[in-house]
Amino acid sequence: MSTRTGQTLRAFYDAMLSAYGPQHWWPAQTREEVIVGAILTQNTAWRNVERAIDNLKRAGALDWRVLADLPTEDLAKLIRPAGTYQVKTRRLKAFVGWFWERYDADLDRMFATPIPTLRTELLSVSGIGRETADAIILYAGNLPTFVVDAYTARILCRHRLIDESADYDEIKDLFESNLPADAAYFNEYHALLVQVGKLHCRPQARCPACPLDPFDHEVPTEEP
DNA sequence: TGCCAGGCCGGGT
DNA sequence: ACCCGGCATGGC
Repeated sequence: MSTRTGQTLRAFYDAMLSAYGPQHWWPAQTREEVIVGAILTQNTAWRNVERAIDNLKRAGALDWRVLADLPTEDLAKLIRPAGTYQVKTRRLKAFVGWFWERYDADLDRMFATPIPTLRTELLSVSGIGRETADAIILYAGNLPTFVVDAYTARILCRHRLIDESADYDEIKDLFESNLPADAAYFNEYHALLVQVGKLHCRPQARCPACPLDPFDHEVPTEEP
């Protein structure tokens, strides 16, 4: 745990936290909302997910029973602003069906499952890939699994902590093998990476050479 | 206007 | 084991 990599990763965290402060993730009120949001945000700007979530809330559909019984067309209409809505309707239905079948739609029971087992189970649901599974486990279950996303890969790559060919599980393992398994820490870490990524690591914003201290190029601004 | 967003799946090599 | 097209709305 006191590897050189671990020190570097902790230094990244400290720098990001000082610069941007706590991100208060996941932006949701309930675990149901986190799970639904995790599916809706796949390859989608969060702003659009908010509209969809808002529609679901006002329809009283953020409820596993309601969601299970809701006709596909109705669900599709509600989540349309989130984009790829037909696909996501199928994915939400797939999750809800599985959740009732496997856990009787009981969140406490689901999150009592050991992390590696739960992750494998979630990955078996069509439409739930690695990032979505990890986001559900970390942000809805408050259990220590590290969430990797496109920003994470880009940022680490630009700072030469990983090779550009590194895949999801390698990157995940880099964090989990070099940091203590702490849900609150993993939570904040991923949220900060997304914040930094949005500001400085978009695909087009070519970052010339940032090998050394990554986070000294822009500064902290108050978040609203 | 075109590119991108807190991915994932299925089919083709 | 990789690689790729499709999915689709809304913002900059």
